[in-house]
Amino acid sequence: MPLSRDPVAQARQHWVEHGWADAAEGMAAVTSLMRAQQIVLSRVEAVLKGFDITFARYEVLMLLLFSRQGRLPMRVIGQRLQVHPTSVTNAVDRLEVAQLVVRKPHPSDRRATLIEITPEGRRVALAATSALNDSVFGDLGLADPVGLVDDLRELRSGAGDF
Amino acid sequence: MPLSRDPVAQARQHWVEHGWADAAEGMAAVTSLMRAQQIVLSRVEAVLKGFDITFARYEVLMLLLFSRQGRLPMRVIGQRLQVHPTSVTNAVDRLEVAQLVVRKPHPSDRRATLIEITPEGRRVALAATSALNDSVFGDLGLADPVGLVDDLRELRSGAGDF
DNA sequence: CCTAGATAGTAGGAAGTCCAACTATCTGGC
DNA sequence: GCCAGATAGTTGGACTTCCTACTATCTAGG
Repeated sequence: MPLSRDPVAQARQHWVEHGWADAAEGMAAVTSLMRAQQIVLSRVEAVLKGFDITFARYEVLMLLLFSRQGRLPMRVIGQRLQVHPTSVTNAVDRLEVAQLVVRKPHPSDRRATLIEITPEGRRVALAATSALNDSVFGDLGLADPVGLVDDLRELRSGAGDF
Repeated sequence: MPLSRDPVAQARQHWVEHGWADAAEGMAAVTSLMRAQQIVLSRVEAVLKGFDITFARYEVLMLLLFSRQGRLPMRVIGQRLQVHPTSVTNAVDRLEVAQLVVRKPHPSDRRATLIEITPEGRRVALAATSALNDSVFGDLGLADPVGLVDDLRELRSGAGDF
């Protein structure tokens, strides 16, 4: 087996040489996943920088954009995005400063806060999506993105993601 | 098309409904990748917590473990792991405090610093690997991890990862 | 030889993540 | 009705990442 320049392939070879062959494929999958995520995230962030938002904030905006009334409680945002409540607080704080969302009191539960997307928030969300569709989503460099989605769905499903 | 509980499938449906069908698969791939990475990373970090290291520091240790002489310049570590030089400084600082690595001057280039793994560092790296192989890598919940690795290699290769 | 530009590493700051702890509010069993 | 426990959100702290700027050192062209 010739020495590959692919760092993942190199790591797998090291795994086999150390007697960890049973786990080598899983390690390679995890390492590939980490590196691919890093690459894709940086491409996405580069596009979003032009709109003064991050991927975390973009996800919040899109969730609100797709909601029926343009508003959701903090809690629901955290559940949908699978992040800690404090991360939602952080993202919403910054979106609110940028006037892309506003906090509104929940009508029937005074503990809860509704986050509502503003007209400017909708404009930014749509413009950012258009840019992402053109620059990233529309051309991932994958012959078969559906196969990747299927594999990752199996992984996510097994971990209780949905 | 029935409404799925999979958030990625829901997002794809929204994409199609908004007339972004061309980019829907790419968006689904990116979103799947982000969520899957989040899931896997948290499983890995949970295991490594028992060894008082993070995934970033584990990667540094394994790179040193696999090196011929157990030491590498900072620069090389950053290149192999594809992270910013300051991230390497951060990880090495903490590994050095934990006495898992030591900084040594480069013999011929006084700008450079060699990072050398200690015997304790080797012990931790091997024990952590054993735990990860058992708890994560050996059972990812994927019928075909090789297919995932292949798809991700295509993506990484297209982005110039190797 | 010697200076201009490249390179190695670090410091400080912004942003994201999580956790633990806290306040305020809601809810269910007695 | 009321209190214990659950829930919603925020604050402060730790950690990781990146960026910009800086120092120290190397290297190559004049």
